[in-house]
Amino acid sequence: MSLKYALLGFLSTEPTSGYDLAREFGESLGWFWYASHTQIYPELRRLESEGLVTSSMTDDNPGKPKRTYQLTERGAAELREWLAQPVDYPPVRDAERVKLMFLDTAPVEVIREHLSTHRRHHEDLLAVYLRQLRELRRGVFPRLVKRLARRPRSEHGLITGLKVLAMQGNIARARAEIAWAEDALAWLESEEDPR
Amino acid sequence: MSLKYALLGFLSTEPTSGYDLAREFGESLGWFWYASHTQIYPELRRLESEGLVTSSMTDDNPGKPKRTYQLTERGAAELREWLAQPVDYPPVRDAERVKLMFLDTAPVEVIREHLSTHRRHHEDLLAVYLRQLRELRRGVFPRLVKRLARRPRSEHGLITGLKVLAMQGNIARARAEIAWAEDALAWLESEEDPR
DNA sequence: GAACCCATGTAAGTTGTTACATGATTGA
DNA sequence: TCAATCATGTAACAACTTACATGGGTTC
Repeated sequence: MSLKYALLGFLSTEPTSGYDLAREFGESLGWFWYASHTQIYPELRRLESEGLVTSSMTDDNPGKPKRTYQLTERGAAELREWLAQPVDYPPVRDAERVKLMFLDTAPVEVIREHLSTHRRHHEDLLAVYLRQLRELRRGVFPRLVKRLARRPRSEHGLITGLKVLAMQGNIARARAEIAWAEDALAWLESEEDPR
Repeated sequence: MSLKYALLGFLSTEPTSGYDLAREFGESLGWFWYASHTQIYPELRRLESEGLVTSSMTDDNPGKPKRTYQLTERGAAELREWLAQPVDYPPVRDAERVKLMFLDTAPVEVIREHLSTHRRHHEDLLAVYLRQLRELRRGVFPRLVKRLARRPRSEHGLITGLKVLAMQGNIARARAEIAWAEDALAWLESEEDPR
């Protein structure tokens, strides 16, 4: 259900083609909501049939026509409604933790591998998030710049602040995972080699 | 794909009925991997047809027959194989963050509501996790007791330790989310009421 | 006798993944 | 010319949700 609204949200900044949406959902917004192009294209057509977006062919650079989608009034209204609604948190499904729970028959080496991979994974994410945060703050984040451009200066603090907050949330999460993995590795060492 | 292995993992502790598995996947294991009974029953039959588990009717208390599933050798082998494999981390899909990103047109009150709900949600989770952790450490966690019973005493430290680690991971995550939500609320206040 | 827990299921629908397809343009 | 990127799609499948069904037993 959320892809629909993630798309509407994205289009509330500026009209965008399916292709560019797909790119962003694999990159910047992908850090909050990933979706593949095979899911995005049909969803956009569905949104159009619902009257929440309209589309038009743009043929700026000739030979490469794009279908660009823009939010309608009804689309904007439905987005606002969704935003006001409280989130319903999805159930937890964490394969990493499940493995850890049952890894007690495996060699300690395997457990260590898992935990290092976990740390590495979140270190990589953290690096990206930190870069994005710097770009947000320096005002060189393209989507944010576009969003600010259509809004009064008095709101800029809030608009930027919310994006910064969202990113900081991801950063806090990544750091928690890294710290946990490090503690876990240290514990494993002490367990393996007692005194 | 992971439900299959979560079930095998669970059955590696002791034979269990579909009903009890469904209960646990909504409760204790549910804190790592949730699944509904409508997903579990068919999956168990599929596992049986693959020869990874076998089942038998147990009719201890008469009038209430249960089908109990037990792991086969092949099931145990496939579980071990899966456990050795590195996790592939699923893409991020975080409706809460998406909302926050686009809430910059909503009244500040709505944003505050979202953040408090977020904090409350993770406070509730944290309370449960902390209780489970105490039970794990006190040795009154039923599944853990059963698992320890079939294993040599020399391994008990590792077996318990891994469950404790997994729980501590959830605890760290919940705490990170709570701290973040509190920072966010404080920032919102300062933004709303400058100086 | 009503309401609830036990125990297991079906069926329809939604969401997301994977594999494949196509044709055009750009750069090395 | 070969590979990569642009731009859009279809089709089959896997995972998960929601709603409904059923029949026994227990408790108030």
